[in-house]
Amino acid sequence: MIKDYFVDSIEKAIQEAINADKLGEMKEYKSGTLAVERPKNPDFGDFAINVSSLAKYARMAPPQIANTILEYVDKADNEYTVIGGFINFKTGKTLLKEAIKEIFVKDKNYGKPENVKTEKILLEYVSANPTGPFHIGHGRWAAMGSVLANLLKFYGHDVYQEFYINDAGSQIQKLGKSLAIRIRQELGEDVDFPTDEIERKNYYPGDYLIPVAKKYLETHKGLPEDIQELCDFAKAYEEKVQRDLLEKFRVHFDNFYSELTLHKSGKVEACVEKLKKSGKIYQKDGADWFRSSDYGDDQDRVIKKADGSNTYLTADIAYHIDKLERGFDRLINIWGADHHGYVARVKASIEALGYDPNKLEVLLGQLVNLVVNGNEVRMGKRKNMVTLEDLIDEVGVDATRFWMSMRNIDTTLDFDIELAKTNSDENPVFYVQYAHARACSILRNAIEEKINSETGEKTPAPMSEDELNKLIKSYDSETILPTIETAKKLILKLEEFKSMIKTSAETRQVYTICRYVQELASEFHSFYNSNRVICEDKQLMNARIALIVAVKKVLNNALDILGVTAPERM
RNA sequence: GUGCUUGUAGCUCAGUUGGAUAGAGCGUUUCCCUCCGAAGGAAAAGGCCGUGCGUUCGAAUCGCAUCAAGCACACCA
Repeated sequence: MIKDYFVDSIEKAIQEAINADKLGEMKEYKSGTLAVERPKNPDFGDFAINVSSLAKYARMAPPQIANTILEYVDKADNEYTVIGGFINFKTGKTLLKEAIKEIFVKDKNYGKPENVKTEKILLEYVSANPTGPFHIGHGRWAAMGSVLANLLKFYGHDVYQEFYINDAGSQIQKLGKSLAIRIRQELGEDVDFPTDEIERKNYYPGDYLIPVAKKYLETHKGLPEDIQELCDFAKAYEEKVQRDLLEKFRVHFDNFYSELTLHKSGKVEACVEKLKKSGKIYQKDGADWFRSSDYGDDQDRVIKKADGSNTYLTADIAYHIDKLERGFDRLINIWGADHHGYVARVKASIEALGYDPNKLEVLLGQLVNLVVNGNEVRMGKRKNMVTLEDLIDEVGVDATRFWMSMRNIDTTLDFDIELAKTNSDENPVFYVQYAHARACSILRNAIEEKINSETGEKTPAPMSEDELNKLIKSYDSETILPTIETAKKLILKLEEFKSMIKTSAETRQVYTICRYVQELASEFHSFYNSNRVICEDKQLMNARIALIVAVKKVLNNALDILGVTAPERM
């Protein structure tokens, strides 16, 4: 990376300056203490390092330090200048042309970091109850999770995506009871859900169970003897609906882990026993309590209720232990911010059972607001529920994935349906896809002969298909030289893809990819407007065509990670 | 009441271990197609970085306090 090249050159120079005893009282330098930044004023250079922080060690004025260091720098064809305590760097042609060459050589793997520590990661996300359709909030976790999975894989990690099905517990009984009411309604009975607020909470009164009731009656005459049959039927139905939608949304899990099978396997009981043996369990009011406060939780938690049944937490502990026992180096969970109180207790249990709690990384995501016509629509529990499927049908998979990924996970996301639907520059998805389509269009024009519609006169194609293929397949790093000055900003942006991927993966923040792709599109559009790609000067045209190909490749790699299509035409 | 997250341009948001004149997009205003996709581009205007103290050469960034918004505080899942 150019940034790294710059730092290395400076760090080497510092070492040499120290060896020559020129840096005052500074006798040693630890690599990595200086950071590269982007100069505020682009005239200063492409990158900058502020050496002011060395002043206290060297006991010299920052500009003096900078100038001293500069004497020892191997400058090659790059330009180094000092302003105040800053050493500014302007990238020379060699690095720029090598940057383009790298894109051609690495192609699909361009941007994959080298020499990084990779891990075996279990990424758990969505993990919804199978009691109804996904709402818009689930869409954020689905999109971010699958983008993160793509990103971490691209980084080099071994990623296993898992969906934990909360298919045990009282909500399934609620589901069965609710389906029974819908079935009786279908059979013509005059029944309805309770109107009493509190009573109503024991049911799912949404319309979505009506088709399930119809489906049930296709193969059954009436209500079954045992309500459990309805629970199972509805659960299986909703699970299927959820899985189908995930596929449609380009979200692919390696495994769906059923809470019920966890209970049946005896792993939950085993976990409770193990906790008891560790002496971290005590009895109070007829229930078993886990001393989670010994591990940083703000209070102890019930692990077995007075009626003898386990709590949700108990199963969750067993689930996390099971994940660790399956040999993963790291567990990453994406949870809604409404579950943040849960992190401490799960970590506490992991520690109490003798595992490293730092292996669990919980990404807490803030919630989603739906904006319609500029007004925020509150996500009520019952009324006005907009499902993820409705949203996808309305704005499409590409726009939904992009919008759900484009914000920092720590901020609530406003999803503006109208904006996401528009095909204009207000919509970042279209802006980016348009850039790709435009690049493709130029490449098409390069190898097409033109026919004048009035005169019928033919103009030969600017280059043959063979020439284009040769340019791409056996790319020569000198090709780019004629356009290297005018395309400098664009080339640097292309090169930035590598460092962007690295920080994005390491900070688990996928929105940086969305931002990058918009910036790259912007640089490309800007280049396009001031440089005519197809032109008389053959060398220049080849250079610009090569650049367009490079842009297309990088856009493709970025959009692949986002799971957004890169259309050839729009 | 306690904890977590967030307060930056009219709106939606960036701001990478504290550093140069706080940056984008949208919106507003002005310009750019006889020529590769104007679904583009160039430029202008627009800021007490919620507020107040503190830490230091230096703060949007760190600390304390305070105000505001969202979320969570079950023997529910």
